[in-house]
Amino acid sequence: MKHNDSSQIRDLLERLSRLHASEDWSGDINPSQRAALAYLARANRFSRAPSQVAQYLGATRGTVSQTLKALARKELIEEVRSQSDKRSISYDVTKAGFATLDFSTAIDAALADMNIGDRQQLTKSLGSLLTGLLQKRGDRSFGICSTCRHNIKSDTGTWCGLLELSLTPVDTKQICHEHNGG
Amino acid sequence: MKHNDSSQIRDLLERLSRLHASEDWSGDINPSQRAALAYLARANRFSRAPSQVAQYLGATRGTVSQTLKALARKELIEEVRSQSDKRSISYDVTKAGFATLDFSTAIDAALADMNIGDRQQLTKSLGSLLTGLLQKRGDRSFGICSTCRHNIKSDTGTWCGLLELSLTPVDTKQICHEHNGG
DNA sequence: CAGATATAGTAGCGAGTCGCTATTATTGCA
DNA sequence: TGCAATAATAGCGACTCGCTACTATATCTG
Repeated sequence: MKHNDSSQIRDLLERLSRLHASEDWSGDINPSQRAALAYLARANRFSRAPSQVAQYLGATRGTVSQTLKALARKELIEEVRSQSDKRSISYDVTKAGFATLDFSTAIDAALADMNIGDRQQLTKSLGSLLTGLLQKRGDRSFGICSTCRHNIKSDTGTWCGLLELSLTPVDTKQICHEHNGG
Repeated sequence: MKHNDSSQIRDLLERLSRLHASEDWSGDINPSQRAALAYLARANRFSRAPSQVAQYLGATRGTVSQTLKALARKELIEEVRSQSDKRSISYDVTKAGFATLDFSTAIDAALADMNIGDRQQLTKSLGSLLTGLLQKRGDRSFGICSTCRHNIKSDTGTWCGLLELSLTPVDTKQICHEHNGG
């Protein structure tokens, strides 16, 4: 019973991401740095601290701390210290950082060649696999703010019932570490 | 047009493989070493040289050379020097090497929870994405020997029309670097 | 309110990845 | 026979990665 669907899927994922990673060195950064940068670019202002990046990427805080320092040295992100909690740091992506993310690899070209239906089907399958994986690991979902059970829309705007503060339209379209799909 | 299906699929692949990699350190080896070891365990006797591992993984020969030396130090694989071409080396996976590959992670558990149809669908989609990617990159397919256009079955056995030698039943079930699907 | 405990971030270690540029053996071609 | 291609490797510099401290806050609880 050596090569069933499960191990084949694992192998395919492994191989795809290795081939992708080998093309992912453009713009003076390595694949790990790019992954962290890409997360920061999509995360809302409550979710851009080292611990949260670490959780999202499944790495340790120590490793991520180093990676973020490297990105800051390259001026692709910048430190923002918090007033309220003097221990915590948040990182904002700079203009140069966003620019670095704007490129495409052979995998994008291959995806462009797939028909729309297959692509949507694949998005759905990978999404549900990820959800299952996160559940098994007991990890947070890191979903989009507007789809969260704590997100309350009213006439006067949008409110986060967990953090107890009002949300901007930008916030609600981004990834939140407190996201709970319910 | 920032977050369409394509970039979402790329993100999902990235995140799944990072989360998987973080669990992939069991048995005293790291994810890269495991990937090389897993390839060697599935490749036929004509396809176990450093150059071929490098092509399969999309890494450079230098990197792979180091990785294989590390695996050899740990006695999970062993060097086999070729008589015919004194430059080339091949690696065989040892018993301990095969044993190291025999474990499962949260992603296997998540896959086990999917229904069979979805799993087969996912296998198919990922397979065709990989095929497209390899084509874009101009890489070899590394398919199973028996599905190759050079594979010739006759009463007396199986023959490789490219390498011009006879194939054992084991050979034909393994990955070949000369594979050509036609 | 004063500990005790938890949390956020980091330094430093050791092993190893990774792209890169040589360098050393062959091998095969012209 | 010479010379370009090929196989493998060495060594470099930047970095990842899990790990174990360690510091500076925050929060909880008696």
